[in-house]
Amino acid sequence: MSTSIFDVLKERGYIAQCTNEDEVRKMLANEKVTFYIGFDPTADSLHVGHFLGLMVMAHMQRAGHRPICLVGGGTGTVGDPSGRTDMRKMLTDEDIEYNCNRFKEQMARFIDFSDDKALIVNNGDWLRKLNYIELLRDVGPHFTVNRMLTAECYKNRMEKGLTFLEFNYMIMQSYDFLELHRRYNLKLEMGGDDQWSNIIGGVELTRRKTGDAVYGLTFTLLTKSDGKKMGKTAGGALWLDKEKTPVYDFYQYWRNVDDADVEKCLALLTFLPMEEVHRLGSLQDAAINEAKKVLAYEVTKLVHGQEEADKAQAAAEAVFGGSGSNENMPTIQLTAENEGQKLLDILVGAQVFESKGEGRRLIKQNGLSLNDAKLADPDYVLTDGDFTDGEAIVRKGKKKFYRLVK
RNA sequence: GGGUAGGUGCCCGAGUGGUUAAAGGGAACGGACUGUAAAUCCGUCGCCGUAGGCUACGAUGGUUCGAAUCCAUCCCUGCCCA
Repeated sequence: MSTSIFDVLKERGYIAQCTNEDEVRKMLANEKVTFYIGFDPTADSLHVGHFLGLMVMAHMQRAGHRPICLVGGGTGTVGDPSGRTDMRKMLTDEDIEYNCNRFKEQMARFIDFSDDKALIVNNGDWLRKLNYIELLRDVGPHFTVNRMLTAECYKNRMEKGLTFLEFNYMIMQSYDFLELHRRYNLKLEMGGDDQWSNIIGGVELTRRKTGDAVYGLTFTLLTKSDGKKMGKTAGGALWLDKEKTPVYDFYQYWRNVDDADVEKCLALLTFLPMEEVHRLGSLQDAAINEAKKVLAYEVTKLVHGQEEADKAQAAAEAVFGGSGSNENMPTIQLTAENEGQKLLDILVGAQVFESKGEGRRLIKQNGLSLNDAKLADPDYVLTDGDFTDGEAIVRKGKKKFYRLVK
């Protein structure tokens, strides 16, 4: 470990802020470091934002360090106010436990947990046992409210109202750091850049309580060149669970990123060597599609495995390249019930449209095709003639394709 | 607890008795253009539908021919005072 993983992370553009760059670089070069990233179980799947953190973890683990995935079974009950203008809805204990388990399954795809090379812990294990008075006396004196109030993460909420419940989030997260330091000699907390305030809190608390040198490091948030959050789709977040975001859609998301974001995404979301990343990123005009294909394939492969990535790629080729089979296209299986139904109703039933009105509108606007021919009649009923080898292709808009199978 | 300002469609935000399914902006969606990109332009953007109807402006009741707009009660939030 003579070269520091720090420089790798830096070169790939992960690093946003660090409590002490020189010392962290040195530490990561010279010793095996145990570090953690926290994930709050606010949904039943991880999404691309989390994926970025997992990439960081994977890089670190490959460099010989030991990741701890902290799932927030305790903090998740409170809700992190960072950067939010509204309060998170309260989750039940059952929700949180369920979500924690989903997280674990997904994480195992990226991180090697064998032989304790990485750990998953749940902060509910210690946070839930805390005694209020003891906690207050233990950590309370190390935080000043004045200081906390100036934290960037509360800024939005200072205008809209910050509850005491959420105000305590920082304390809990800080306590996690201290606890992990005590249990595992953990020395570094990482997180998205929006976690900076919370991470600082943990670093300072641990230093004050133990006198040990510990550090914090944040990574870039995945944003588009226009500053908006990346990974937003019409249906919300881009999930890592294929039940929530079909693999094909996942692939297409990356296939369609803005030109300006391709290089950054390749660096952050794949393990391709940086020379290759630069080469692909420097492609111009239509040629950059090549880079997008690589990006989509690589990211999909990491998240869903090679087999799924191949399928998604094949489906995309079939649709846009005009070759290959349709069998991996998003498919709608028709049933006897669909017999005689309007195509529109079938598509609404398959959630291609959210409502009939939306479908009608789309048809009126020339946005729906059946087997490559514009469909003008909203009341159209499928006939046998529409099917070739038992399947018909419906296109919604420019690039959403669905295969109807009898 | 007292005073005060608020709670409007996915988000921001106008609207203070009818012509308001509700201005404007953003997001989103469709079309044109293109490279399965961006930018731009045009269009759409509650639900069902031929007309027309239904549901909606924190909640519940009320006044009225008619309410997002007025009244009452309640819930929630900001700010000031205690």
